[in-house]
Amino acid sequence: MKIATWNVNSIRQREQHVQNWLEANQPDVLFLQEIKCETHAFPSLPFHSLGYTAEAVGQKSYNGVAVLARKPFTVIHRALPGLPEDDAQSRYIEIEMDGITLIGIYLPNGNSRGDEGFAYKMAWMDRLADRAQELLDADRPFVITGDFNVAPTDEDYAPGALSPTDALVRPETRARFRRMIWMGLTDAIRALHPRGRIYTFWDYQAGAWQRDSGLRIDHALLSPTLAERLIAAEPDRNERARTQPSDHVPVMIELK
DNA sequence: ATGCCGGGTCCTACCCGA
Repeated sequence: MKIATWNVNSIRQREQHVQNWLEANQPDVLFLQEIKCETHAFPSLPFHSLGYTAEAVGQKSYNGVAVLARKPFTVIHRALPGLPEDDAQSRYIEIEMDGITLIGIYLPNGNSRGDEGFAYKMAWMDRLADRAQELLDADRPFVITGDFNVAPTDEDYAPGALSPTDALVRPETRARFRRMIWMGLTDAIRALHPRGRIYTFWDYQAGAWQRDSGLRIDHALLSPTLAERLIAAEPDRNERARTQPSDHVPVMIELK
């Protein structure tokens, strides 16, 4: 089973990139982030013609997530459980497919809107860990994948690519990511590639791609029984070199 | 040195991203 995630930075700008990538890589499931369109405006048709069913959770201008899958699935949640009812940000989708719970997330960045923006990120991470604990307690096999906006250790970003006070690397952010590791989840990329520079994002500015000044912020966390089935986990750097690319590349994991 | 790119939208200057 191949499960992929990709922050596309506008699906309307990247529709053809996604089609090409699906054809070349044949994932069973692809989660998308930053679709930047309302739910009804998501372009499902081109993906349907490739054999994928789409479900989008969108909003105007910002954020937005979606899932494309080529097997039948059930949508379980269209928002992160436990957030206030009036939270309008589209950042979470949870489905069940083949007996597995699959969660796609676009975790808040936390750098804008000052203390309030960072507090929102912290609350969001707390609720995500709560949801993971619920699924562990229920003995559900699950994957949480997407744009976490967390570089878990100093090895996960190029020297100088971020300030030490950036919301992606602040101690409070990393502590909440570690909470999910300590509860028993496996960081799929690091499980198979414990050391070294592995990035999933390069800024559009200052020649970040050319200098390989990247970040590893797109992740897949696996519940214990799925971690035992992990056989591959790789970002696809090739996508960053294409014309008009997203600033993130796809990350795909494979379970036997 | 956060706003150099690149997306969005109240269409054009401004918000957001990481």
